[in-house]
Amino acid sequence: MKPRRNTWQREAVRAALVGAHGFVSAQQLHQTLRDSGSTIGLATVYRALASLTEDGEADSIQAPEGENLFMSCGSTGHHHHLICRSCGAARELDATVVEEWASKVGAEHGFAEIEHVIDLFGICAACRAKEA
Amino acid sequence: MKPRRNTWQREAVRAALVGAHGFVSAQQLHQTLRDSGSTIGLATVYRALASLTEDGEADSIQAPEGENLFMSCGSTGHHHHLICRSCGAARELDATVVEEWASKVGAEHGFAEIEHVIDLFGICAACRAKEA
DNA sequence: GGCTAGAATGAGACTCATTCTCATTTAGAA
DNA sequence: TTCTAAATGAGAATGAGTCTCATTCTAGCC
Repeated sequence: MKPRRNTWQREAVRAALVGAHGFVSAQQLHQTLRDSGSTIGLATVYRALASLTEDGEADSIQAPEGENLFMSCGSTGHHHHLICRSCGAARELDATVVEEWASKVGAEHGFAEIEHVIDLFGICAACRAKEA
Repeated sequence: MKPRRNTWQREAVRAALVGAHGFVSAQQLHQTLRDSGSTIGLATVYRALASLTEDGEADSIQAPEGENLFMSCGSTGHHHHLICRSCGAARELDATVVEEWASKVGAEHGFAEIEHVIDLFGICAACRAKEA
C-alpha cells in the first residue's frame, strides 16, 4: 500500500461513499459533495476513488452503460455483486461455484491468466414495491 | 425484428466483422474499412453494429477498458465468451452452470429481472507461444 | 511553534468513444 | 420511373475520465 496523506477531501469521498449505501458513480459522488457545500474538484474525486479502490476500501464495477461505479466495501477478498439497477443497492455474493467454473473452463481452452467479470443486475424487492 | 434496408454499408460492416475473427471495436472496424478504400462513415459503422447486435447477428461485450467490442456470432441464443486479451479471439462457452447459479442467487435475494454479465478474459495458447 | 519538501488539490484543457443533427442520398414499393 | 421514408456522412455535441500545472497543504524535522 502506497503512502497516502490524509486530506479532508479524501476523507469526504470516503464518507460520501459509505453514506451512499450501494454503487454510485464518481460524477454522482462529486455532485453530492458539491451540493452539500464542498468545493472538492472532480479530478480529486476520481483520484480518491482510485486510491480507495487500490487500497481495497472500495470496490468498482462497470455499469452496463459503461460508467464506472464505486461502493465502499468491508470484505477485502475477491468477490462479486448482485446490484439493483434502480437504486444501486448491492449484495455481496459467494461465487465459489462460478470461480471454479471459470478456472476450469479457462484451463480447458488452454487460456492462461484468466480474469473474470461476473456481475448480476436486477431490481430489488424494495424498488419493486415502490414502483407498484 | 425491425424492417431494415440493405445497403452496401451494412453489408460491408457485416463482412468486416466476419473477417475479423474475434472481438473488435467499432473504431477498429471503421479504420479497417477506410483502409480498404471504403468511404463509410463512423456513425454508420456504429449504427450497423447496433442493428446487427439487435438482430442477433453480432455479439457485443464491454472490454475492461470501457470500449465496446463486437463479434459476428452464429449461435443466436444467449451465451458467454472466453476472450483472449491479446488477440481478441473468442470461444463460446456453455454456461449452464452459471446461468442456473445466477437465477438462483437472484431469486434468493428477492431480485427480479436478473441480467448477468459474465465474461472470461485470458491469454490464449497461440499468443503465449508467440510471446515466448 | 515554524520550516520545508513534495504530495495532493482544483480548474480547466484535453482525449476518446459514442451519439446526435441535419442536409443529402438511396432502397425499394407502387 | 417516381416517390418517400429510411439510411447515410460530416462534423458538432456529449459525457466519462485523464492530464497539466500552478497553488495549497500535510507531515516530518528543527
